[in-house]
Amino acid sequence: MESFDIIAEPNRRAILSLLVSSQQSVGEIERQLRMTQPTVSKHLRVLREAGFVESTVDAQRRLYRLKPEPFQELDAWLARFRRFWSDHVDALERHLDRMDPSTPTMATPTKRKTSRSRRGPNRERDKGEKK
Amino acid sequence: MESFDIIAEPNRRAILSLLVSSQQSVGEIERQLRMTQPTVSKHLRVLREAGFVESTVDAQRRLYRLKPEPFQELDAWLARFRRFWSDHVDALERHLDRMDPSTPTMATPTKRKTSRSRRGPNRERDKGEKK
DNA sequence: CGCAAATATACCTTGACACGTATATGCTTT
DNA sequence: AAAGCATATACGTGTCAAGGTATATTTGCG
Repeated sequence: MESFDIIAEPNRRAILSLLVSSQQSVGEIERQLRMTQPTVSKHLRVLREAGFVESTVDAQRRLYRLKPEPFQELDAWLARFRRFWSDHVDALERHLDRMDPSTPTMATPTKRKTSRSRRGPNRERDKGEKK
Repeated sequence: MESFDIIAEPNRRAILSLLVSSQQSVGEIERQLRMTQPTVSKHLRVLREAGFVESTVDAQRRLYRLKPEPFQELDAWLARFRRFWSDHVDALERHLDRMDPSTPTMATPTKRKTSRSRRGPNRERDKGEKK
């Protein structure tokens, strides 16, 4: 499960973000992200071997597009903590807004004020710390 | 946003996972994860500086517990791709571009089977390159 | 057929980081 | 106050990965 190392690299994250909109060729990525071509190719290789992307051949170009599995894997790991933080949002209320499991949140890193965090299916909260 | 580098380290992920259940002291972490004490302390430092954990003093021990913000941040990033993968899990069969709850999602190729219906604007996903 | 375009790979250098050992700091108990 | 446990930090070392430059490979075109 080295998926975490993959997305640790900023340029790779940039590439992945770029591929969300549509598939791209190496050259297009190169130009949009202003990286040298070998750098792009190498990152794409890493991403491909880790299953984040796949490529098809279009003449002399390679078109790269996202594959979902590794993201699901990452999400599965994060899920462990989701219970935790969804418990605490109301404790620290003023940090993020809501996270609805069925709504594609466009949450930008900027935190907004607050908006009546609705707590849907919630687990029990406390756990019994306090030694 | 270096949160990604933080969770790239396996030991740090282990520590975080350990803290999900309840807060722990350095020594407890050390024993459960069989890491040397300085290693634990250093990882905890990194985690603290990145906002993943916070500590309270209990006599000569420090009790570490999770903080939610960085996880929400990570989730916010992943969210961009969530739309993508929830669309594409069954798009591997590549002949249904709808998300009808009753869509006969036939055997998913390899992995698990996700039956997540989507709602909202919808997907656009360009296409039609073929040179 | 030879050249140009697009992409991949090889080699090298550099820097970051994780670990271990040793030591410092701090609190607690006699 | 001295000793001892719990945690933090300093330093030296090895590893690994990312970027750059140069080159190989494949395909298209005149």
